[in-house]
Amino acid sequence: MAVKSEHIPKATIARLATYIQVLSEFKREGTDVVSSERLAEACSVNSSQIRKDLAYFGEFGVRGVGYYVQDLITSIKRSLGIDRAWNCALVGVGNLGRALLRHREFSRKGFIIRGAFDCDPYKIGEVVEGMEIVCSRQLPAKVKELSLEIGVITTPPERAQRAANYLIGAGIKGIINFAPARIAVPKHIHLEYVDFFHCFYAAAFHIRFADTND
Amino acid sequence: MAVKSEHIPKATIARLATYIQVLSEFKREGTDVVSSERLAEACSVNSSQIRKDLAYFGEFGVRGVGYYVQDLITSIKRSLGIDRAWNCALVGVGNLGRALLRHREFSRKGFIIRGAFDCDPYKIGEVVEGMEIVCSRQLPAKVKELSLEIGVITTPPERAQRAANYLIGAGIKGIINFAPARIAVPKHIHLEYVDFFHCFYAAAFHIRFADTND
DNA sequence: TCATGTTTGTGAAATTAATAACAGAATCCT
DNA sequence: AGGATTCTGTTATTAATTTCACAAACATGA
Repeated sequence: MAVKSEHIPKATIARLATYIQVLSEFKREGTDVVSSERLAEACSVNSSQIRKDLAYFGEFGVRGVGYYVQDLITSIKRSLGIDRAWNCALVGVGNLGRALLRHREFSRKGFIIRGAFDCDPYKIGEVVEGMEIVCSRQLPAKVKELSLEIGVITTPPERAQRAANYLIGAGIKGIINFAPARIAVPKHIHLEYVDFFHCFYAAAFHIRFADTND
Repeated sequence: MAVKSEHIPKATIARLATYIQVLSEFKREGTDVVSSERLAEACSVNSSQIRKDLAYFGEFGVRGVGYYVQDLITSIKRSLGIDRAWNCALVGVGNLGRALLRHREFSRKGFIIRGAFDCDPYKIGEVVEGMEIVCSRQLPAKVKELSLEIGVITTPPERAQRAANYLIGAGIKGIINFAPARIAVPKHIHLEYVDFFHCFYAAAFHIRFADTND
């Protein structure tokens, strides 16, 4: 049992990721035990928020003591379902796709890119970071063969929907879409959009209108 | 006057970015006028939500008609403060930094990376995508010379705080932190974290526990 | 062993955000 | 021209999330 309560807010999931990051830092510094108060300060959130977020998944702390850093990291990872590796398929080997393939952090965090797909015949056969680029048409076979569960779309926007269709047809369970385009998926497929320009927009807005909105 | 109301929810800002994306698609398709209902469907949100989000900034529609696509794009861009270019400094020219320097979309969206900084003497002087890598110590001079307003941190996590200190000391107004580390900044500096692993965590969670939470 | 001090987990209160409902403004059709 | 229809802007309602406040659990030291 990893989930104690029925519905968990999206924002809670996002914060858990932050907690892991900060807790890992504490661990590196040699801190063994931390209170919700101290963790809250480091994460810039309210301490009740932390306790409530954790309460969705179980009781991980010790009253009068706090949380054991290593145990809490383990518990949160298990709660999120990242206490094991996830096999990923990357579709679209352009600039961004190549950068992700080269990004060591993926495997370190347990997201292993096991297949790189593209529909450009000039790219097929090329080897990037030890991985041979394969034709997108082979997705169904490869997804089954390598037990791929998460699809990562890094195509140009106009080809994002087609990439999604390939992935869905191949039986993938979730899609992370880096392409700047909305895509339609059946509702049993989990879909996440990644667009770091959102952050730039937010920054531009807040800098420009800092006086009226802060 | 770009802001009509006092406080604008963070979520509204994020949605405005989505609206621009979808509206641009409508424009490419040759659609001139769109109702909040149709836009809502394409963005997977409620139509009242759209009308309310827009109401924070002004009245952009015509009753009985809808919104003129091009006008609305322009209005939202002005509302967000992205109706002009923003000069950016990139600190940390590793894998990710290089990928961002090569990413055409930045300048197309009005965020111009005008300076690339690193503290590694082996990298200084190297030219990436037509931009010479400069020593981070030169940040104060360059920020003033080139009117840089937004700092982009792409260093390894352990050097993120130092990069932030350089940027703040140099008089930057906002920071986008791609490094997987929390950093401290004075509160007049706008700070945004970018961590696309959050999306992978969320996907892993939802896929794994799809039955209980959806 | 028992009083004192911490710190969690959690129900209640406050705040914030999302949705629904509808009056007002514009168009279209007869 | 005027009634029917459409669709925005805005107020009211509902839902969700965050914060507060405190009892229960554990630790410590006399």
